[in-house]
Amino acid sequence: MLQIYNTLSGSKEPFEPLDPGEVKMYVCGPTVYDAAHVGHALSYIVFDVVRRYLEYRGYRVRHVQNFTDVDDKIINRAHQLGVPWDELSRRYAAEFLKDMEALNVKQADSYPRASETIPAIIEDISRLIECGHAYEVEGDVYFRVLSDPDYGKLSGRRLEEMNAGARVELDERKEHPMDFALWKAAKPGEPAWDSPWGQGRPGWHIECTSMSTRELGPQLDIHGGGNDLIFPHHENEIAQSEAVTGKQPFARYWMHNGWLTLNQQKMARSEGNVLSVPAIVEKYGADAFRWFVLSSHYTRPLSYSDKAMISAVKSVDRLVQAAAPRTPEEEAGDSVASRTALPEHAVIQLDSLRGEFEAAMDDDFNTSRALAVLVKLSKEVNRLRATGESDTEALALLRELAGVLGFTLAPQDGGRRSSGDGSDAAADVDAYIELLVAIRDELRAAKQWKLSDRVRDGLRELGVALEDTAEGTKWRVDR
RNA sequence: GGCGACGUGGCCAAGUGGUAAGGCAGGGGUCUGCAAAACCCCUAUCAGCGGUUCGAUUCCGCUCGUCGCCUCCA
Repeated sequence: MLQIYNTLSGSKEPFEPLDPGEVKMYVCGPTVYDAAHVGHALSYIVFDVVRRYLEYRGYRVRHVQNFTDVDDKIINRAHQLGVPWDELSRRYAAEFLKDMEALNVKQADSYPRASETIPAIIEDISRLIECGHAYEVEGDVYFRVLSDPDYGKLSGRRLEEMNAGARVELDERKEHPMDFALWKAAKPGEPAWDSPWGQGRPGWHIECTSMSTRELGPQLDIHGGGNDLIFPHHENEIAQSEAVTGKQPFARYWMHNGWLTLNQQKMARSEGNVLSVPAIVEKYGADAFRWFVLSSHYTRPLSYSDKAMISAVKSVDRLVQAAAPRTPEEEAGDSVASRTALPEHAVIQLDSLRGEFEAAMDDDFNTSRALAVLVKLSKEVNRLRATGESDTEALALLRELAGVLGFTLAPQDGGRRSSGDGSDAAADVDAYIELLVAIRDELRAAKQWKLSDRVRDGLRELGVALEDTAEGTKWRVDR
C-alpha cells in the first residue's frame, strides 16, 4: 500500500483518498514574473511523478495547478519593463507551460489564475469577515490569526514564538503582528478590482483557497509545493480554507519537496544562481534532468553540478540504449509467437522486478530505488537479447515503468543529439553518414583496418559513434 | 533567538537494530580484426565522542560541520 509522508503529521501515512478511486491534487504554481528555472522544474517533475504513479495505481487524478499572476513582483517588474502587468504574466505563464512540455511534465487538468478568480476570492473574504475570522482596516482586509486555535499546526510554530522572534515591521493597524492580508487596497497605478472594501487586489494566500475549493471542492487529497511554502503560505491557506469551508482537514496529505541547491545555496531568483529550463534541456536532455531529480528522495535537498548531470546523462543513456535500439523491422517482427518463447525464469524475474518497483514507489515515492529497478531491467533486456531469448516482455516492462517515472526514452533526446528541428538538413546529414558507414563496411570486408578505423575515428570526433554488431554496423549521434 | 533538515566509498545517492541498493568514475574479464556497446566480477563500516543494547551506521544525548524556514520564493 502506498505510504506518503505528510508534513502535517510529520510521518508516513497510508494513502487513502477521500473518494475511493479519485485523487484531488493541488500543486502550488509559480508566480509568473520571470522565467522559470530548474529549481521550479524539480518541483514540478516531482509532482508529475506522484501523479503518474497514482494513475499507474489506478486512481483517477484531478490535478490543478495555479498561476499567481497578481503580485507585487509582477507589478514592479512590469513597471520596470514598461509593459502591462497582465501582458507580462501571460508571457511567463505561456513560457512556463512550454518549459513543462519540454520536460515531459504532464499537463494539469486546469491552470486557474488569481486574476480570473476575483469574484470567488471576494466571496471567500466576505465570508471570513462574517464569521469573525477577518477584519477590514482602511480598505485592507486581514485574517485574524487568533481566531484560529490551530494556527501553526503545519509548520510546527506557535504564535507566541513567532511573535517573539518576528522581524516583520509592525503594522499598528493589525490586531496581531501575524495577521496576514487577504485583500490589499489599491495604490495608484496598480491593478485593482472593485470590492466591498473599495478598489484593491487579493493577497497572496487567499487565491489558492478560492481556486482549489472552486476547482476541487472543500477538501483536497494531496496538496503539494516547495518546502519553503510551508510557512507562511500553506499555513495561511489551511487557516483560511478551514475557516471558510468549516471542514477539516483542508488537505489530507501535505507534500513538500526539498530545494535544488547550486554551490551550496538554494537556487532562487533572488540569489541570482539560476539555470533556465531550456538551457538544461538543450545541454543534457529532459530525461537526464529527470534522472538527476529522481536519483534522490524528493524531500531532500539536491545539489546541482555538471558532474552530477553528466552522470545522469550516462545513466539515462543505458536505459535509452536498452529500450530503443531496435530497428522498425525487429519491432514489427517480434510477434506473439516469440513472446511465448520467453523462459519461465525470465517471467518470474520480470514479475519480481515490477514488484520491486512498486514497493519502492509505495514507500513515499522512493524514486532512487525505483531507478535501480530500471537499471536491473535494462540489464535483463540486454541479457535476454544477448542469449537470443525474446526480450519483448522485458522491453515492454522497461518502457512501461520508465513511463511511470516520466522518461521519454527518446533516442533523439531533447535536441541534445539531433540537429534539433528535424529539418531536411538533418536528413541529408544522415545520408552522408550512411554512405560513410557503407564504405567502411566494404573496407572492413577487405580487411583494410587502417582505413576503416580512420573512418570510425573521424566520425567519432564529429560526434557519431559506430558499433559493429552481428546485425551490421549501427551508428548514433552522441554528443 | 525560535523551528526544522542533513553529514554514508573518488563523486552522486538508497537503506536497515545484527556487519551497507543503485548510478558515475576506477580496476579485472568475456565478446570484437581492433574498438564501441553489452554482460560478468572487484572497490566503504556509515562526521566525532559518549549512552541504551547480546549487538547501532540505524535509538538517545552532546560536539563539530553544512543548509533551510521564521520577509517574497518550487
